[in-house]
Amino acid sequence: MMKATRRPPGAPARAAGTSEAILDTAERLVQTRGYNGFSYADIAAELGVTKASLHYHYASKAELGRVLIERYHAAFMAALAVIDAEVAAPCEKLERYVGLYDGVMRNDRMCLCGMLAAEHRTLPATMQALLQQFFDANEIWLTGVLEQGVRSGAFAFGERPRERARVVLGALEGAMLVARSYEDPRRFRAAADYVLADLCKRSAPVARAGSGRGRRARG
Amino acid sequence: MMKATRRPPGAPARAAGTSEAILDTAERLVQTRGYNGFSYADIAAELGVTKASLHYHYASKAELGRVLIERYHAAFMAALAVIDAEVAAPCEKLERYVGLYDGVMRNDRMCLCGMLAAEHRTLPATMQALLQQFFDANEIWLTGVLEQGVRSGAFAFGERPRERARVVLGALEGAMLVARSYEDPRRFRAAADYVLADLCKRSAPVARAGSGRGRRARG
DNA sequence: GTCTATACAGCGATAGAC
DNA sequence: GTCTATCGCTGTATAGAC
Repeated sequence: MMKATRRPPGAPARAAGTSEAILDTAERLVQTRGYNGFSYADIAAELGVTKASLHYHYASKAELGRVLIERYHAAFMAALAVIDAEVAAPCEKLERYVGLYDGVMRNDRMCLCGMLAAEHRTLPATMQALLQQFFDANEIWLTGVLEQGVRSGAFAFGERPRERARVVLGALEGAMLVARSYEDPRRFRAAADYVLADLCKRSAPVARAGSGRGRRARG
Repeated sequence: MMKATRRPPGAPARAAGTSEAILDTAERLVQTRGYNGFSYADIAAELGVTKASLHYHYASKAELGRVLIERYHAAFMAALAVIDAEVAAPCEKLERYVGLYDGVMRNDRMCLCGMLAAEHRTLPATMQALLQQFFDANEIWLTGVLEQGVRSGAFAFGERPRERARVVLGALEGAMLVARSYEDPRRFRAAADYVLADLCKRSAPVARAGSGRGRRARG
């Protein structure tokens, strides 16, 4: 955020920025093992650097955690903006939204903020606040889509879209949570499809669960 | 499990068994902070004993964790048996089922197995297996209630009760997960009521959310 | 069954050379 | 920006006295 890190020609040439590589590794570790389930030593070992180097980029673990949530939140908002730009139908927007989480699952991970929510009590105050902001943003976007769907008559439910948005968000996070215990991403997809079908009027948008591939994995 | 611990008259007289007291404390710590978020030192400090004493009762943390899940699972099954014995209507059974989780939330905790599910990758193999068994048992019970409700015409949905059971379980676990980030048990209750109302034909069984108390907290 | 004492690995973090 | 070296603390676990 403060320096450009224009690397000199003869330098070690770490793949386009150590700071980002640290974030990438740390993000995966949090999503798979939790904030209390990984250490600086884990990141250092994987990247082939020392713990001291990590502290140069992120002075404390709390700082690293803060940046992780901020980046994840920003990336998620960007993905939602893409959805809003590319599709107009509420049901299709929701399918794309579910697709984001499905990509995370297929990548053998859990939602970063869902994972951190479990550890909420043990987190630094800054991270706790950012966690709420992520869920708030999701809730707001979902509520907007649901309201749009109610107006256009695309959805089979009538009242309290904000409550419904919270239920949908919780259902998706919970489906990821439970699916992890079975190490089976299809379990998430099946539950997510049921939630979608239950919301939209048409019988069932998909029958992916149990059948086959569907779409490719993502970061 | 092996000895009766008949305490002699002049003994320190720890409240009806140190082993159980350890489990009680450990259970609360796991439900609030996670398996990786507490230590033997935390339990020892709270109970006023030493860490060495804890290791006498539970040789390793993995062993302690195993017993915790087994006890929690057994207690949950017992609660479900009470529900089956006391009420017959499927909708009422589901309300009672939700009431179990609501009691956990009001007690400032998260479902033990929901919490452990997040940390799944970092757990000993034995605990991982027991975790699946807990969710399987919940799924089976819920599926039975849903099938009963479909036959009696109490439920507004028609097909795939097992899938629906998974969705309901996930929705409840996820609602707890997200609600913790807001430190607000009412958030769980509101979502749970929406799930119930969405399932049962009658308009809305409750309007607790946002209004007031409702029922008393539980262990 | 509980204690004191301790082993030993791991943790987050820092100092200072290069 | 990365390294070596190390600090202080906490983690799980054990030995042996009482």
